[in-house]
Amino acid sequence: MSADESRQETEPSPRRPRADSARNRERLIEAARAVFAKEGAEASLEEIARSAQVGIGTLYRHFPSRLDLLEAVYRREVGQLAEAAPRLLAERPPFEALREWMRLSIDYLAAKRVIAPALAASAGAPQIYATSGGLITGAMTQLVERAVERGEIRSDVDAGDLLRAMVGLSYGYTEPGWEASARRLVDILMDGLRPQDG
Amino acid sequence: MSADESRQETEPSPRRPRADSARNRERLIEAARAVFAKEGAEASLEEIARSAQVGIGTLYRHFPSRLDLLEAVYRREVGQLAEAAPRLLAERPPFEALREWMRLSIDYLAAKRVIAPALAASAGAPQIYATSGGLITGAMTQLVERAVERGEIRSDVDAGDLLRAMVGLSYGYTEPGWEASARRLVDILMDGLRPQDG
DNA sequence: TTTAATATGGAGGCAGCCTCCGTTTTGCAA
DNA sequence: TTGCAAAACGGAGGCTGCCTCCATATTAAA
Repeated sequence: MSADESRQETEPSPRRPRADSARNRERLIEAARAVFAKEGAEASLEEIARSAQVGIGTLYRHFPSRLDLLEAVYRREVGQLAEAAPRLLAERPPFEALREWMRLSIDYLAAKRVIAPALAASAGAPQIYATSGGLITGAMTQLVERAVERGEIRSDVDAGDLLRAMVGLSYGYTEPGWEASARRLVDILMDGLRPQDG
Repeated sequence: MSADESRQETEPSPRRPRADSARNRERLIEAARAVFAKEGAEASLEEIARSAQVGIGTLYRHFPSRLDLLEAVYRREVGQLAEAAPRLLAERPPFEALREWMRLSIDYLAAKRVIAPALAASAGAPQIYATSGGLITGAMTQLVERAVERGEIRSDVDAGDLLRAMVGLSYGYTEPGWEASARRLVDILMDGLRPQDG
């Protein structure tokens, strides 16, 4: 056993991943990005495979479900959204940080009008958010907890509620007056979040 | 006007509608109600036709699009929702009437978990609501206007905003904690709707 | 080089969408 | 009643998409 070299760790991973595999994976993600952008989350997976010049079988091996592919396409950007939370918290009071983050998120979800439907279709928030390491949930939790601690918002809400609201409000994407309306709704929601006297 | 056979307007309508047509229409609506309830708004139209013991062609002739069928199934109930608005307004102050109506609507949309997805899939509220004679829009408008007149809610919202929020909040249907969450969110939204001092 | 592990890709089976059109039913006029 | 044309029926057929399976090709390592 002279050639026991680079045993990094974990179990025996004897082989380097194959080059064609990595290449096709990239092609697929790139093609998916384009096709999803054009046709929405319901786009045909076969079209994506064709457009990546790859067999449909290859697509399914790399991404067993549509959601896996969606996640691969949007993982990075969703991560950025999550990272915005601590930054906002550092810059301003928790209440304003939360408001701003909700705006950011809603704008983003609306722009990539692919994600909200996917979330919805998968029966609520879990899938993409959870699969992406609970990043979004974590961000929201951070924001809400801080604001509650400081007494800037009422304590009878949790991150889950607001996440639900966020996805819901992101939903009307295609309509014309959408953005202004969503912005008003976020403000109303935030006002409602203030500690109530009565 | 008891038996006004006169041609109100438009062209001559010489024939009585055929009996089989009416019969099949009913069968289809009934079958659709059952199948949609069981499988959701994405249910197979061919299954509905089969279950109504009617050819697929007949289904399509009566209801050219899935949305037409959905609308036929839910038209009556959506109407009832609309009728609740004036009743609530007669019973209690506008603010409470609005809150109660939103709760009713959300509960209803959640129960018939078929409608919200359909609304969403058709890119926002218009379709079913609009086609059902703008009933829902009308109801919401009535409630909001009254509350604004009385100074019970802020004046920088319109019925469209709240409708959007309503549909959005109805969206998480399948999740476990859904109902409680939606209820909290309605309360928060309502608190946010109070005239703001700042 | 050789070879075994790994990846490929598309055929094939299934299901749903929707249209088209030959057949059947039905309302109405005679 | 009967005859008939308008109206309605219904399902075959063409198309597309989903997903699986496996014979073939590629590749990392020996």
